[in-house]
Formats: sequence, structure tokens, C-alpha cells
Amino acid sequence: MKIIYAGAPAFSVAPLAALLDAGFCVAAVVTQPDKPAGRKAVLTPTPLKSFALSQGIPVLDFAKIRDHADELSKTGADCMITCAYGQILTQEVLDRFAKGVYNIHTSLLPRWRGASPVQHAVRAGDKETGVTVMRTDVGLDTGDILLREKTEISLSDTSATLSERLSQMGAKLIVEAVRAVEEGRAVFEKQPQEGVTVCKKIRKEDCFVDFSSGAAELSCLVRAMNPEPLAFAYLNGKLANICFAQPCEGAAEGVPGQIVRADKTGIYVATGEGCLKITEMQLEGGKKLKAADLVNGRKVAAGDVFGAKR
RNA sequence: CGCGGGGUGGAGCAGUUCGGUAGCUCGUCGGGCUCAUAACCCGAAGGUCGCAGGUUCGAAUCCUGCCCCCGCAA
Repeated sequence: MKIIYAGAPAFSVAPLAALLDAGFCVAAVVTQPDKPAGRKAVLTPTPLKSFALSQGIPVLDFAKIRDHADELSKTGADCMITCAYGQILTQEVLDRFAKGVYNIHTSLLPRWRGASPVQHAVRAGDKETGVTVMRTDVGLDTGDILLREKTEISLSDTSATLSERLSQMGAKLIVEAVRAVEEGRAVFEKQPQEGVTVCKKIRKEDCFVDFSSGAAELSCLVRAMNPEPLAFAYLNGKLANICFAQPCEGAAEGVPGQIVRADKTGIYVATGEGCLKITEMQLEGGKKLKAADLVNGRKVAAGDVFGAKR
């Protein structure tokens, strides 16, 4: 079985590594073109590209994969695996692979089809999520399901910790999946009609922490946006990216957004319903800091109020 | 040349405007109090003030160059 592997973010690296470890031949890696990144706008390859090059695998970074179907065929691959690749595949591309095209998707399909399933699952307060390996068709994550594995989402999970876990799960599943396909024992199941949700790409304005909402809901928002793009509000005239927060016991006396207590254990903020404990936060221009450090440096004190503007 | 913040004992910060003995909240170590403690009291150790050069009797502070970290925007 000769494989082409398509992906981009760090998340997509582990499954590729697993396929290589399992002894499969990866003819080429397809990924997004290098993009300017960081303050200096340095042209940066995707994490998957860096990894592929370090493994000596040829990399194809097409601006539009649909214009390069012939090049895909030339690799002689009979199967393509995609994982957070970020480009829509056309029927012409799908037809180039005799053994099919399969996608590793980080949700329990048909829930959270689309661009940012991990963040949406956390933000929605889902109790569980997982990884689905499916056969790709021209629809958006609508293909038939081959394998699926669940994992719980805990109150201490962020999109960062979940992604890491899902990446490992995806790595395990894709090896199983490819073996099944290779041995002709793959069994597919149509996606259910019910329970379909679609998620779009997250924008920064989706990340505003409105303290008039409930603490439980805000905790989900904050944890969903970690590590990127980070939930935020304004504090003492500065942008404050809130990295980690959990709902906590205790009355929340004070107007929503007001810090009722700030000590080594956390920054306790009144919300519309309940109290939110922030334990990690990043002020404009600064690094991410633990609550204890913010309090020690006198940057945050009881009585300060989070708001929507500077 | 996209805009901006920052580098000061182990951590987070003040001090820089207007040069003159290195300060705060913690942590660490030692001692005390306590049935006990992450609480409280007493004491101690620990700093080339990012790097290099310049001005000066004297530079964390003023001037010049460089390195590194971070927020926004892409």
C-alpha cells in the first residue's frame, strides 16, 4: 500500500509518524504552502512539512490541490490519508486513488463537521468527543465512517490537551484503518441523519469573555480557545488573554466581571451566574502568567473589573 | 521598514522622567509560635540591573549599536 498523506498543523504529525512506524510506504506528503508567520512575517512551513522533510519524504505544497491531480497520480500512490489538511478535495482528486481517500476527523461525526471541531466541542460543553476515520467524499466531512474512538472532555481539558490526546488516538486509528482497507476487511457505516452540526473557523471576536454569562459556560469558552486564539476581555485598560479558568464554589458577590478575590490560588471573578476562577492569564505585552505571579507583581487585585473596552 | 510593551536575586514586579548605598510581594534556607498548617512572628542567603561601547567624579537611570521575549495586526 502506497500512501499520500495530506495535513498541515502539529496535530497531523503523529498519525503520519504512526503510519511510518507501522511500515507503510508514504510516497509524498501534501500540505499547505509556507505562510508568513510571527511579527517579522517570516515564511514558515507547516509543522507537517517540517516533519516530512526531516523524514526525507517528498513534500507537495500546492496552493490549490485541485489543479494538481496529475502530479498526485504520478506518485503511484493508491490511497490518500488526510488530516486537517484544510483544502476541499474535488471528485477528480478523489478518483485518482484506487484504494480510496480517508480522513482523520477530530470529532464524533456527524457532530462538528468542519474547520474547528475540537474548539467547538469544548466550547459547547460536550462531555465527550473523539476521532473519526471516514471515507472522504465531496461533501464536508460527510463520508461513511470506518472507525471511531471516544474520549471524555474533563473540566481540566483545553483544546491544547485534547488535541494532543486526539492526535495520539488518530495515530492509532489510522494505522488500524489502513490495514483494514489493505486487507479488504474494512466495513463502512453511513453517518446518522440526526445530530449533524457544522462548525466554522473561530474568529477572535468569538472569544470575548462576557462575564454576564454563567461561569460554567465561560470556563468552556476559555478552555476551548487555549492555546489559540485565546479568550479575552479588558482589565485596567489592557487586553487580557484568559488562558485557563474553571467555575468554582462560593458566592459571586459583585457586578459581573469584578474580581472578588485574588490570591495564590486564583483570580476569582463574579459572573452572571456563579464565580469563575482564573488561574492563568496573559496581559497585553506580557507572557502567560499564573494567578499567583499576577498577584505577586500587583498587576491584578480584588476590586478590579473586567470589561469590554480598554 | 506594519503598531506597541518588555529584559532588575529562583518567580512576578517597582525604581529610569530629574544619574548619587538595590527596593516590593512571593519563593528558598534557618529559627520561633501552634495539636497542626498552604496561617502568623523573627532572621539569613541570593543580583555581572539583557550584551557591547560612550558621556560622567559617579550610570539600572543619559547617548549609540546589538541580542532576546511578548501583545496587536497580517
